[in-house]
Amino acid sequence: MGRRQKQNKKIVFSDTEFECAIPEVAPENNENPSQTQNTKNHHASKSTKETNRNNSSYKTVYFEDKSTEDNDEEYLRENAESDDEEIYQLDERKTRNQLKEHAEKLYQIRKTLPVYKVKDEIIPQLLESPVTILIGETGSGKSTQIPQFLMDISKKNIAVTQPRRVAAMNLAIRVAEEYGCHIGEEVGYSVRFNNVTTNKTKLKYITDGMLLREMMIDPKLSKYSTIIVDEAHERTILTDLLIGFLKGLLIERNANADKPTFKVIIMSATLDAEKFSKFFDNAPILFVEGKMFPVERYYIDKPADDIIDAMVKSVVQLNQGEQSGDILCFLPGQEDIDKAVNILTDIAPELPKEAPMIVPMPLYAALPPQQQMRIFAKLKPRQRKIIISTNIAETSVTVPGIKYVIDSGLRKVKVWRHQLGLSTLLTVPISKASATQRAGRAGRESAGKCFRLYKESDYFKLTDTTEPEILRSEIISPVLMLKKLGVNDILGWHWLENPGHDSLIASLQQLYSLGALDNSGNITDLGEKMVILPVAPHLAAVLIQAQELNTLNEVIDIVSCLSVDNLLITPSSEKRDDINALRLETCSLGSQFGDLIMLKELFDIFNTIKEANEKKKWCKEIAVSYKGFKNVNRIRKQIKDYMSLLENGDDHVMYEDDENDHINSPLNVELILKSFLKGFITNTAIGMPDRSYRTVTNGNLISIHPSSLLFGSKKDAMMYIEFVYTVKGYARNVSAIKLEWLQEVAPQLQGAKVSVSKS
DNA sequence: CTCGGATAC
Repeated sequence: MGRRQKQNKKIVFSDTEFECAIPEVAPENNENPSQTQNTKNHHASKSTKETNRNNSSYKTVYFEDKSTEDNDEEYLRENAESDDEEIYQLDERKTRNQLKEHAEKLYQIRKTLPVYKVKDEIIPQLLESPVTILIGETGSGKSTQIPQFLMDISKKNIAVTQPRRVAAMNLAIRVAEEYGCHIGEEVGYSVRFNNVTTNKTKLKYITDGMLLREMMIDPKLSKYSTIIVDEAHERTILTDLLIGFLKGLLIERNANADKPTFKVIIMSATLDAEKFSKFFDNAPILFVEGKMFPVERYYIDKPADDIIDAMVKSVVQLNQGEQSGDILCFLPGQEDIDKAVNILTDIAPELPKEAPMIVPMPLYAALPPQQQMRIFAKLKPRQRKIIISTNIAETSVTVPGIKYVIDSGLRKVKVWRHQLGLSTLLTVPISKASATQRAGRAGRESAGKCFRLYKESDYFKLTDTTEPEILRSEIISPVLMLKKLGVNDILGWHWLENPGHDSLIASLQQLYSLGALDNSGNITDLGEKMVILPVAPHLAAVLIQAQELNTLNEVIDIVSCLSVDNLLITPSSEKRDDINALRLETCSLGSQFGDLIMLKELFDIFNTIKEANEKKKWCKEIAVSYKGFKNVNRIRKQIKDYMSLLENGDDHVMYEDDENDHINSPLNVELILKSFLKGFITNTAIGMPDRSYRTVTNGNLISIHPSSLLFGSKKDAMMYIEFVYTVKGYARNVSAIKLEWLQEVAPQLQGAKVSVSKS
């Protein structure tokens, strides 16, 4: 661990003091303290050179390329204002010649990039080894240029995976432009709801989830010669899983070849490089360095008791003390953010007039798209944007114009407790890698500053990297995928990160009780169907049960609603009572039977309203997301297609979409809820005489979450979709059920506190 | 009698 020499200087705030450390340029690499010593001129260096790193096999390539700058604005604008189902259409207006002309112009820029000067060095290295680990900063250009280098050489197709849809689409659009084709011709993309590829497509940007889905159908990925896994350092569950599958596939597909015919390139930020290399039998590591402007870091002297207070004070002081440039603040959650924004909005007019006028804006995923759009707005002169954000601004949304970052050093994380079958939402310190990423947000356009609301000594106590998601999540679905691909020994599989014995056993048991696995642990016909459906295994079981109970259409609608995040908007505290009353009044059955039935009722009303403007008006009144319900309709269509595929095989008839063909009245609530019990029998609780609820599985205390329509009501028994533990155990998304149903659906269930048998 | 970080099919 290299503690580097510092040139400390102090900046004094009214009652907040920051201590300054040396500028931070590239991602910190604690194994290479030497790296940060000569970083001041990084961005000026364009030449290709070898550097003496700890590992002399690292090849350093300096280059500068901003062509992969995220373009979230376009996506958000489309999402906020347009009803178009297709976000990006094939642009048929331009002729091939016009496209080539445009590409020629872009090439003038591209060929000046240092990456082009080392193209001839990189390519042989990539061709030589079946697996290469390519290290480079996000936005350095590796994601756009490397795939194009390989495109002309490669016989078969190349897939570049991304964790996020927006990134996959934007990269493909940019690369198609550089290549000089319409999107979907030689260069295309494939994400959920949007497959913009043709039989001409050689280079495809694809989400990890989509490629895994392709794998379920073609386990050998036989149409690809190269898979490039981008953003591997983010360690999402799906990326981890994919990397594990690729390891097996490399052995299988290259077994009888003298020269490897199937290649994998793992693209990552520095910190996890060794781990990837080791995982692939010491695969060579290639180092590509990007351009970042220096970011000076400051730390606070004494830790703050109240993080919101500290944030607000820092914003005010920074606004008065620093030159123009917008400020990005990181707080852990929505509640903190709303509070901070409210305080800052209140005090803004009171602040000294010499300083710029602050314009605070919140940013988090649950925020309606129109409000998220505000971060791209252009302000008047002498105004300063203060964007107060969750982790969403760390990787998913790039805010332009940021010169200053204030980092609370905290984030919220959902941790799955497989022993208890519940999740907890915790506020925890971020990792060093995450702190660096946040700081880097100030150095995208020019030199910047990052103010950390914690002590420097606390920074050194942070873990190097964020714990891989797979270690703290429910992994039922990944285990089912493994079974689908014929992996028998789940515990001994070559996991990039083994989720652990207990977690795996719990998943196997869950899959067994859902009927996805048989006594010997092999996948059943039911399991084969479940793995195809684009929903969690529990919900897949519900869908298949609903088909048997002949209430499929209704259940598809509800499951589709459950698949859309932030469909119900949490009203502000003033409006809360009115909205709740309106929802109770609007949903006559939902007010009796709970949230699942309410979703169905709301969805039906949404689809009954003809005029888009009327729909929007109604959504606003009852605090539901208009865009969300539009998405429900897309998911509904997709699930219908898959269900008919499962029923009729390959010659199934594609379902004709009609948003009004499903309003079945009256609803058979009993059949609908019994279908759900098939997947959620362990998520049930019994009402006690003292008005509390106890879970059927182990008798633990559980309360109805305040966001539920049934909050405060007393029922004999309830079923819930999710069990979260915050200040106490909460059931989210609750339905009222009858005790007899429990015994009918799970006869082995004898009484209130008797565990559901595991065997 | 109160809360929800982010992502994917």
